[in-house]
Amino acid sequence: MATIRDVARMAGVSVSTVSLVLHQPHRVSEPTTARVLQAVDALRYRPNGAARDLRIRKTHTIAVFLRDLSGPFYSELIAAVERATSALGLTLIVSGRSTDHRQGSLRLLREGRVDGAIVLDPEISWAELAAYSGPHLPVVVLNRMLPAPLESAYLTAVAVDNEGGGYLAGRHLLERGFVHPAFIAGPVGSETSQWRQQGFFRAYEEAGISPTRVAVVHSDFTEPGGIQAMDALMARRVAMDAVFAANDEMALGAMQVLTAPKSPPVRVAVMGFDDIRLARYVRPTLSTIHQPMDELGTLAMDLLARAMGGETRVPPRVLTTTLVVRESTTLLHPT
Amino acid sequence: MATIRDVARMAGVSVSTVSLVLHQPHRVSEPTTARVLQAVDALRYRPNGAARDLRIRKTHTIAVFLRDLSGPFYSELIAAVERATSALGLTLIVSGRSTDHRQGSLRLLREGRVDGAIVLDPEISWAELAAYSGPHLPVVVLNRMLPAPLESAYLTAVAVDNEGGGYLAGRHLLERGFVHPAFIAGPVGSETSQWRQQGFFRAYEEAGISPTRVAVVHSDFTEPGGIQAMDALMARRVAMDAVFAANDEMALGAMQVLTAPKSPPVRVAVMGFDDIRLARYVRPTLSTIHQPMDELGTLAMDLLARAMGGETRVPPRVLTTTLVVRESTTLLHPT
DNA sequence: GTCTCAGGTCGAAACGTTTCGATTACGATA
DNA sequence: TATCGTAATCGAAACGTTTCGACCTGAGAC
Repeated sequence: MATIRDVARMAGVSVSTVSLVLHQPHRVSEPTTARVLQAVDALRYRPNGAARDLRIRKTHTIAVFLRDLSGPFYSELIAAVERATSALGLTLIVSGRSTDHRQGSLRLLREGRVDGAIVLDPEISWAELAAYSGPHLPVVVLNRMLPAPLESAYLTAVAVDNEGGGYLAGRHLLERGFVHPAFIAGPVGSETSQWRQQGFFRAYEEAGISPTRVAVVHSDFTEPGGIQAMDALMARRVAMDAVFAANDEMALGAMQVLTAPKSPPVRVAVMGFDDIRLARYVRPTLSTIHQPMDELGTLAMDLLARAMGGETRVPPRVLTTTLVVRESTTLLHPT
Repeated sequence: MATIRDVARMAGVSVSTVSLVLHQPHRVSEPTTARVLQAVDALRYRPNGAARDLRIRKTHTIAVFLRDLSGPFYSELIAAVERATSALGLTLIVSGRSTDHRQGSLRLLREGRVDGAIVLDPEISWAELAAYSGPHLPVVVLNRMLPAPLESAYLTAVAVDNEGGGYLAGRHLLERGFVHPAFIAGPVGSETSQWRQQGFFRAYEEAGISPTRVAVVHSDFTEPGGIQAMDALMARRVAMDAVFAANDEMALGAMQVLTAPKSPPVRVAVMGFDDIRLARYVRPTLSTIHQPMDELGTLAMDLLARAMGGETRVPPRVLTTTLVVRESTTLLHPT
């Protein structure tokens, strides 16, 4: 690989002149510029990125941390982030964490390989994030609400109003006359799931129905998990006329067991959360709470860009959800 | 940020010793090691990635180039690549190409920011790839067949047997008695689509049915595109009893117009290609040709790793597809 | 008592840029 | 003619590592 020095030698100028030609063309005379450019061409010179990063102390790269790239929710979100990133001319590193776990993935932050990060992995703690973020390394957390008294000025968040979304779901089921709901929650510690549950319960409480009478079963946000959870509810012979799942994937699973030919002919409404693309295709189509994924991704990148531009204490943002009524809470599994 | 020099000063040793402690611990005495480690800890020292890359001339990073991260096919594929990558402890840069177009995306290769690349973008030409790949920068092309006489020793490919898949689709439709198929192709230049078409036609030719009698309409591999294509076929009043689309997304679109309430009650079988997740959920469920996406992704990363390890002329690989029969070629749209 | 040798440590060069301040040449100004 | 300003170019330092060869020290071999 040709270096800038080779170019300089070939063009008969100093290294600094070559660099000037490349970055501040107006500062060097016409003929010299021509000679240099010609040499660049002849030698196929390409500036070395690492060297520049080292000198400049900027990478123009951001990282996205996620648990797993698969799953429609995350993949739709990350697609939006990718679009925003490349629109800004930045490079995007995606880091799952199959093997490495903690150590390995935040390495990118530690080694200063990125100028900023977007965090989608729900298992990376706020403490860790606060520790790693800093004046030259802002972080925005996507899909989680920033705990109010968080001290770092370089950490912010964008999320959806999960509590409000849960409430919307509850109201809708109530309006349709479903008074014995069950709730399929996410993993026990999941903030997201807890907020959705809280909003959901609030709706029922307002209607005079005690949440303590709502059956709750925990699962893992996946479709097979939803199947298991629904099976468990059935096995417990819970009396219910509707089930609200903390995300669409689990709702899909639940619906599968409800519409399975062998299952008893109960009529149970199903409601999800996220509005992934699948929700429109499955039969019956799935009523759900819509998250503006595109906007979430774009906004996250937007906040990050501002923080990277030096702005400090960028305020977190909360987007609102909307109710999407489809067949699963209307027609009751017409198969 | 603390540098290695700060650590050295604090521990009262030379810079080189610190580096030794970090990388070849056995070469330095017990007590010194302890002092150094303690300083590392106290100063929160983290080695700077760019500096190391510069010195070492390795980045442990690979790039994936794609047209667009959205779309289930690519996102499933890239999820597999991501898993394989992080299992190997490498970092993954994904680069779509919204704005930059050519110039911008291959920048990663030019600037030596990656040690290897996987190319998913069908619009990057072989010539370009051959030009950029090299002894220290192997490239594997995913989802395209390597043209036989390609000269670069650092370029290889993994793809699925598209011709064979198309043939499978044709055979299946024939066995079911569909003798008037139409074909919804990809964009005019698409290699992939051409292979699938060729295999499909071969099956019909073998059965004594001339492909010239098969209606072909081009589209763009998207669902809306499929809708348009199907509309066009209907408008042309093509006599057909089956339609084979070059990918599942377009098949989904086609099926939508066929099952639309307002459409005339024709009975047309639909067959896709890819076996994306949606194919199992849509009603009627979509018969299709299965691509082993997971294996494709893993294998691509595998070949790349071998090439990065110095192996030259890694032979390209072709995986086989399998037929997946579902409702769309069996029951004919029972609403 | 000298010679070897190995273990432990160090200094300095190198990786390829960017950028700051200095130097030169030369026409314009007083 | 002496002075100044400006445009063009350059040299050298700095970014933070890794690594090679050299150096020192003390212990064991003869």
